[in-house]
Amino acid sequence: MLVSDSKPEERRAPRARISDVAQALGLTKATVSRALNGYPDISESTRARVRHKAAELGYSPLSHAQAIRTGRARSLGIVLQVGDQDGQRPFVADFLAGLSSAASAENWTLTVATATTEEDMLATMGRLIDERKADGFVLPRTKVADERIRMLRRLSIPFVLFGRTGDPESCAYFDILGEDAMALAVRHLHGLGHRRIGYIGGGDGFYYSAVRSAGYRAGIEAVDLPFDPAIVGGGAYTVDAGMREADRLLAADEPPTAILCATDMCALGVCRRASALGLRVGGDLSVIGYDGVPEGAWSTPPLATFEVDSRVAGLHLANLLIRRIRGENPADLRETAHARFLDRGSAARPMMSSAELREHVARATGR
Amino acid sequence: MLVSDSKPEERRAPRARISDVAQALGLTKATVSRALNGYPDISESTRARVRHKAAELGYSPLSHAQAIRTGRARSLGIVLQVGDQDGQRPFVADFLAGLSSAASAENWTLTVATATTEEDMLATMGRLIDERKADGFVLPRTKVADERIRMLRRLSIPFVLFGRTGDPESCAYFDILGEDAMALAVRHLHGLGHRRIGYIGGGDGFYYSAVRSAGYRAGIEAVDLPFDPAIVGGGAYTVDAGMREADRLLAADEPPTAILCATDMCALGVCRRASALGLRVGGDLSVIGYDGVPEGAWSTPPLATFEVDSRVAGLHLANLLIRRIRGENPADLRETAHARFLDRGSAARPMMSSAELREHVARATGR
DNA sequence: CCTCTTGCCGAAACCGGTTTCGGTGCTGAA
DNA sequence: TTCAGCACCGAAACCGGTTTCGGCAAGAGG
Repeated sequence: MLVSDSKPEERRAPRARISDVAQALGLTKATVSRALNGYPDISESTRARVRHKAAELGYSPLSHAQAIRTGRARSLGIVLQVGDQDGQRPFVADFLAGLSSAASAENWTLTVATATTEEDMLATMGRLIDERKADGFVLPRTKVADERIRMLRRLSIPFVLFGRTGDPESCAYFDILGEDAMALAVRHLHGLGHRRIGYIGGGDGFYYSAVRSAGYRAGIEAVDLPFDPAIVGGGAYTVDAGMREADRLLAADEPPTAILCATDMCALGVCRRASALGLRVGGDLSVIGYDGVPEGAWSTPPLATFEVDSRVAGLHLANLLIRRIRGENPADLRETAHARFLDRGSAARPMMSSAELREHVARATGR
Repeated sequence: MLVSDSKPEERRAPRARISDVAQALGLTKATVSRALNGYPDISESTRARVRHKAAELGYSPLSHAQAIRTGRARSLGIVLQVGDQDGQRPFVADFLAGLSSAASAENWTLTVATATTEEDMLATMGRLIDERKADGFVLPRTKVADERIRMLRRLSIPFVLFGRTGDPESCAYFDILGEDAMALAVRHLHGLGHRRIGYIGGGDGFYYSAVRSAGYRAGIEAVDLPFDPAIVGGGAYTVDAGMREADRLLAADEPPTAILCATDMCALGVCRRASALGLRVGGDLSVIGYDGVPEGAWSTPPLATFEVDSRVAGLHLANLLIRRIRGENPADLRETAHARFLDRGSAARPMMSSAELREHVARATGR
C-alpha cells in the first residue's frame, strides 16, 4: 500500500519525538508531556530543562498524535460561502492571509472548505467537526438569526464571528463598525450640501444590513434631516438590484441628490443606472458605497466607499478563536474596528436640486 | 486543561470506531482495517460484510488516527502568495471552492496557508510537511525554474502544478493554454483590420509569461505579420507597469493600433494611459487582456479579455493531486483547458492608422 | 520518632487506527 | 495417509502522544 518512489539517498532527518527528548534527559515521556503542557506537578527546574532540550532537538508535538487523545488538532476551520453574487470575494485572499499568519504564529493551521447553500454549509461544518478536522470555526457573513451559531452552540464547539448577531450571548466576535461608517457618510454628504440623502440597504437577514441601516438613520437624525421611506430601499447587494432600486428612489416625488449604499456592488449598479439616465455621477447625483471592492476604483468616476482591512480582520479573528478554544470567556473576546473612508469622485457637491433632478429623470425615462 | 462549558444534556452521538464495527461482526479490528483498505488476504465475502456494517454504523476512519501510523492525513496543502500586486486574487475564492469540493468528495480536506515571499513560502511548506499537515501540494503561479518544485522533488512529496514549468519531469499539472488564447487574440485583431499589433508580456520568470509570449509570436507568424521588438514589451503585470509600457510602445516610429497584454492589470494600465493621451480605447487603440478580472468589466470601455474558470481548475487539480498521492504516474496526470474569450468594447476595428496614431501621440505628449 | 502531607516523577493504560507475524483449517499432491 | 501450501483471520505490537494512578522522598506537624 505504501508508495515509495523516493530516492533512498535523499532522506530528511527524522523528526524528534517525545521519547527522544525524554531519553536525552533521563526522564519518561509522561514527564516531558506534562512539563510542556504546563501541568502543575512538574518542578520549575525540570520544566526548564525539558523546554531547553526540546528546543535544542527541534521537538514539537505532532498534532495528529495529540488529537487522537485530546480530540484537538490545533486547526482553525472556516467554511466559505461561494457561488452567490456578493462582493466579498475579492477580499478572501487577504482575509485568509490574516487568518493563516496569526494561526501559524501559534503553530496552528487553517482548514478551509466551501459551501454553496446554507444547508451545505451546515453539513460541511458538521463533517469537519465529526472528523475533528477543526477545533473551532470562524463564521463570516453573520446573520441576525444564524443557523451556524445555533448548531455550534448546541454542539458546544468554539467559534468566533466576523460580524455580530441578534443574540450575542456566548459569542466572541470581531466586527467593523458599519454603523459609524454610514453615519459618517451621511454627515459627509450633508457637509457637501446635500439635503436629500437616500439609502439602499444590503442583503436581508445579514447583520451588517441592520447595523448599516441603523447608522444611516442615526446620521440622518444627527444632521436633522427627516427620514423618508420614499428614498430608502433595501435588499440590494448586486449590481442589478442596485439599478432597480436606483430607479425606484429617483422616481420619488422628491428624489435624492445623493444615494448611500450598504454595499459597493449596489452602489455600482446605482452609478450605472444614473449614467444611463444621463446623470453625471459625482455631480448631478452623488453615490457612496461600502466594502472597497476593486471594481470601484475602475468605474467612472471612481466610487467613494469605505475600505475594510480584511487581513487585519483575519489576524484578529484567528487570535480570538484560538483564545476561545483555549477556554477564555466569549464576553472578553469582542473587538471592533473602523472602516476607512475613501473619498473619491462619485461623492461631490450637488449640482442639481432635487426638483431639477426630478425633471431630468422624468424626461430621461419618457414620463 | 480541558474546557468543559458544555451543557451535559446536549451530547451528540459518539462516532463509531473501528472496534465497534469489529465487535458487531465478531471480527478483530485488524481484519476490519485490512478489509476496508483493500488488503488481498481478506475474503471477498468478509470484505462485503465489513463494508456493509461500516456503512450501517456510519463508520469512517479518523484521519489523525490513521496519520499517526501511515503518515498521511488525507489533506491537500496549498500555500497562497499574497501581498504582491498581481491580479490573481479575485479568483482565490472560486479556486478554493473547486479544490475544496473535489477534496470533500473523496473525504479529503484542504489546508491553506499563505506566504509573502518565496523564502517564506518554502519555509511554510516545509512546516506543513514536517507537521504532516499536508500529504501533497497544489502549486499555483509556477515559474520556469521553480524552487518549490526542487524542494518537493528532493523530499519526494507529491505535488501538482497549476501551470507548467521548464523541466516537467515528474510533474503532474493542469494548465490553461495561454498560448492558444494569445494566438487567437492576434487572429481576432487581424480579422478586425489591425496590422500593427503590439504585445506586453507578464511577470518575468513565470511560466505563463513564456507561453503567452510564444502564443503571440505564433499568432503574428500565422497572419504573416513581422515580429517587431519595438512594439513588444514585457515584465508588466501591474497597472503602473502597463502605463509605462504603453508609453514606450506608443512612442515607436510605427506604433501599434492594437496592444495585446499578458495580464488584465497591465491591459487596464494601457487603457488608462491611452485615455490620458486622448485616445479612444476600442477605436483609436484596441486593447485585449487576459485573466478576466472583475475590474475589466467596469473600465470604460469594458476590457476584452480571456476568462479562466478557476473553480474548474481547482476541481481538476485536487483530483490530480489525490491520484498523484495515491501513487499514479505523473506523466499520466496532465490536463489542459482553454480560456474563454470575452469580446468586449476595448477591441474593435482600427479607426486610426499607425501613422495617424503616431501624430496624435506626438501632439499629446508635446513632442 | 512517627505519621501525614505535599511535591515530584515513573509505570502503564489509553486514544483509534495500521501492520507484522503467526496460527488455524482446508486443499491438493506425493 | 501425510505433508506442503494456500487462503484467511486473530493476537499483539506499534505509531506518538496524553492522562490516570500510584509511589517515593522530603518536610511539616504532633
